Amino acid sequence: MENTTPRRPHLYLVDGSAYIFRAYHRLPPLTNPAGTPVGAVFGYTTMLWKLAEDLHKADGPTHLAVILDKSGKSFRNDIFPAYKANRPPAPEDLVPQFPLIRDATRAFSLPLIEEAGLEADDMIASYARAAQAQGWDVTIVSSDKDLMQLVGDGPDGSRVDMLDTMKNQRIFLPEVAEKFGVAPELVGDVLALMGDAVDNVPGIRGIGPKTATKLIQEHGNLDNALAAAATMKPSKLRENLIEHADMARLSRVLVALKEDCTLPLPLDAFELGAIPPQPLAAFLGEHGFTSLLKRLDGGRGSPERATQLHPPKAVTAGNTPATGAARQDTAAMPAVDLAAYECVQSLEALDRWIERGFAARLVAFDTETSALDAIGADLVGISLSVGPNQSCYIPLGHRGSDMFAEKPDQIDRDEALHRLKPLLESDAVMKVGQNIKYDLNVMARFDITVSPIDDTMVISFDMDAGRSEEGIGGGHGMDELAQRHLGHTCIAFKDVCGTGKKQISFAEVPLERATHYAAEDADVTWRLHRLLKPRLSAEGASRIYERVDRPLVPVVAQMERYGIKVDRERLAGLSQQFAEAIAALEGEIHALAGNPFTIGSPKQLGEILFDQMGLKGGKKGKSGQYSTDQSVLEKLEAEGVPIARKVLEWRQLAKLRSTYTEALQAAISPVTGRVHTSYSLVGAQTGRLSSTEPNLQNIPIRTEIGRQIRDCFVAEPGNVLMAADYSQIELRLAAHMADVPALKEAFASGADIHAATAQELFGEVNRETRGRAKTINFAILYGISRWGLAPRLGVTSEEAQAMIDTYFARFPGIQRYIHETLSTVREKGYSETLFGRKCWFPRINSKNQAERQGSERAAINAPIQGTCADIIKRAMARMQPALAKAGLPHVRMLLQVHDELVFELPESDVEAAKAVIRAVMEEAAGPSVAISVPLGVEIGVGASWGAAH
DNA sequence: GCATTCACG
DNA sequence: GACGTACGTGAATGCA
Repeated sequence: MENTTPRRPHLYLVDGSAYIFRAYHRLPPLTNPAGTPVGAVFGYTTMLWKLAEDLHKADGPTHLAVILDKSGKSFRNDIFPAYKANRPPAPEDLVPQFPLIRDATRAFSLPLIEEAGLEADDMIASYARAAQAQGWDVTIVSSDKDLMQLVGDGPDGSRVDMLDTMKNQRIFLPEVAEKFGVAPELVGDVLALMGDAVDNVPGIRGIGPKTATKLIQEHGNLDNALAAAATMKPSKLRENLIEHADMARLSRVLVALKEDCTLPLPLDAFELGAIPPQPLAAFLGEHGFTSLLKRLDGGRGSPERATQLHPPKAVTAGNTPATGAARQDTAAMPAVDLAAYECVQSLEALDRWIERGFAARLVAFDTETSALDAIGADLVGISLSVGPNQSCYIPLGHRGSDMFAEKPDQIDRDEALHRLKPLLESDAVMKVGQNIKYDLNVMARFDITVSPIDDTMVISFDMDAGRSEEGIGGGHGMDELAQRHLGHTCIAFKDVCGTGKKQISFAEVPLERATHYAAEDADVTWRLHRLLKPRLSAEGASRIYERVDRPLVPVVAQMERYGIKVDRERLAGLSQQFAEAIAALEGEIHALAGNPFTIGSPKQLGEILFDQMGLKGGKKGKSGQYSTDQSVLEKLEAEGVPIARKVLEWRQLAKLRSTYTEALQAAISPVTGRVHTSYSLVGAQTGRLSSTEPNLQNIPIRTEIGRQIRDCFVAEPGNVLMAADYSQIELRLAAHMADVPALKEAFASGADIHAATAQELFGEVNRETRGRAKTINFAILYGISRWGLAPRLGVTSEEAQAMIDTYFARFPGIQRYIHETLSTVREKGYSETLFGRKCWFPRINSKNQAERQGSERAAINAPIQGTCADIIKRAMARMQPALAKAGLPHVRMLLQVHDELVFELPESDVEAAKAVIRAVMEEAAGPSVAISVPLGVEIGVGASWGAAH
């Protein structure tokens, strides 16, 4: 189909030199068949390909040219000899790639501009202005901040913008304003003040980006700012401004772009046509860029055709925008090739991989163990990956498939770990894992502290929490991520080890099969990291990842390793006691029913109560079964039905026994004698942690009988447990976020918040009004409805509605918060916490009312619950360093229960630790976020967790 | 494998 | 006019 409407010409100017440096540092060190390094060239080639693919898009190029820096000095060196003088020489494996960049450009048959004595920036500026003068749109493909001076709209509606292909981000006025705080015309003034270390532009000493922006904002431009120095109050800043004013003026000239260079080729020469396939195919073949070569063949001639075969996915809110772009990226990676993986069985081979790891500066890393328990399982092997298909498996603890099989050939485990340790601990090498907390704990047993780390699971969570579509899962497990982002189906664990009774340990898997599985995991992790990491900043998730979740990974890992001591004998005693009571109740219940039945079967119980005994109030759900839950039984009890009370008691004891007193004994690690939970960093969509195997976040406390279980969590001799709780944190955050004056005042004055609410709502405070106020306060946090509130207060829905109305009237702000939150979520598809954590609500605009309203209630709650999670996570990340600084290295943080932290510490440290813990927790939102109500923390100490409350 | 129930914040 | 009704979790149980 021909598009007959003439388009405004759109010129793309590719800043080739800048791209190469960035690509070199971000891409793996590939080599071509001749052994020449081509990592940066590959990145460059892929970028050109993608730009060519965009030809028919509305904002794609009609004209395109590549601008390269010609080596040598520019006119700026005549003005300032030291300009760019402190640049280190290009890395030696980058140097041979420079000429190949020219080759790549010619292979695409694209015009190439390089002029001696001028820098690429000047040439780009001159071409941009020339094009703009003709009414063309211009996109500068670069992220160089100097070029941001050019961004803006022309008088005739044409525009100049920038495209950062690494982040897949357009740069226009808002982005410039975000970076510099000023309009593009003033960017040069800001740069002149702050200078540029990379280009050796001097600027003014002591002035960085923040101060430079502030000065220009305040005084309007550089000259005014320099002139105003004389009238400033005495300070180091004033001195510097006066003393180095000349340096600033010189810098201003250096950062100015020369916009009137002679143009070596006319603009019309840059018109983009179909790309001749032949020279391109030859180039791709020569350098082994087979994935692109295949697409060239598949598209029968040119990247332009390839695009038509694979139309990019439309991007809308609530959709998964990056998926389309990600799919295109993956095409640049070779397909997963199991045959490419190496099984490392000699120390020489291991050393080669360790060397490759250091050279790559980024290694995907995965451990295989004999069971799914990082604290107790044995290490069976380690896999590493330094690039697509560049992956190996190092078997260390395989046993052979049965007692008669020969033990496979493996290098000595301890020697291998000894050699791997420097790589895994090197600050210069990023270790990437999928749920790397697990691997951190495995390696900790061998005294290896893996650092620094990235986690693809957490990265995915921080961008995509809650983001699931029909037919597309929203999880963050590796198999799911591989499927979603790479279109790749991983070897299933059950295909390697089987399931159920026939399941074998990974230690028994033959090496070839184990290598395929394990090396693939590392390979896929590497690929996922390559795709997902750049999306973090592009999608505004860097802050939450870098500042909250990533620092938390080693902290939570340490908590899991500590575990907590439980008193086995005491648990066993309780279990016995409960068992006897259950047996007695069982007899009574059967007697009351008239015949024995399975009390634990809600189906049978419902039939006994409502059919056999003929009680009223039986309501069947959609499964056609009577509901027999607590509220139903309590209602019956109030009506004087004795069996209801007995069943409630039976249920409570059965629950406590099976879920707690029995399960906790079974959870005691034979290795450490303690209970080690596993926290999930991606368990709750709101950003909360979750706890499994066993869940230590739902240990009973609300009833006296359940409380006894908390008393079974104890400290080691000479130590105590300390529990530190945020008091009413969610309500405090709601008061702050919704800006409710009455609630804020109540918190500031330390009042009983539910009593204060009762006073406002009912005019008097007594047990009943306070209880109702408490219920309503919670209802607010959860997204209130008259129908939900009414049964909880035992009133009609009309009465409930009246109370909600009074609440909104007495606490102005709440209704506005709800309204504003919902409209942003409807528009953007996600909610955000005070720290920028996103939570997606793909069903917020659903036509199904129940589904939509459910999303609405969750969306009202998510920013509050999520901000609370962010705050305690920040406290957790700061806790150990703060304790160490205070000389309290023996205080160990063991548990987190959403708004509570549990510590174990020597008795002698109690008072000092209290002060540190309280300070860290109360100040955890700052300095980046100021909460307008105090965050209260209550601390208790005791020999057991129960006693510490 | 799903529904029900109930433990926690 | 019916729907299911508070937010977020995980574990145990019974049953198809």
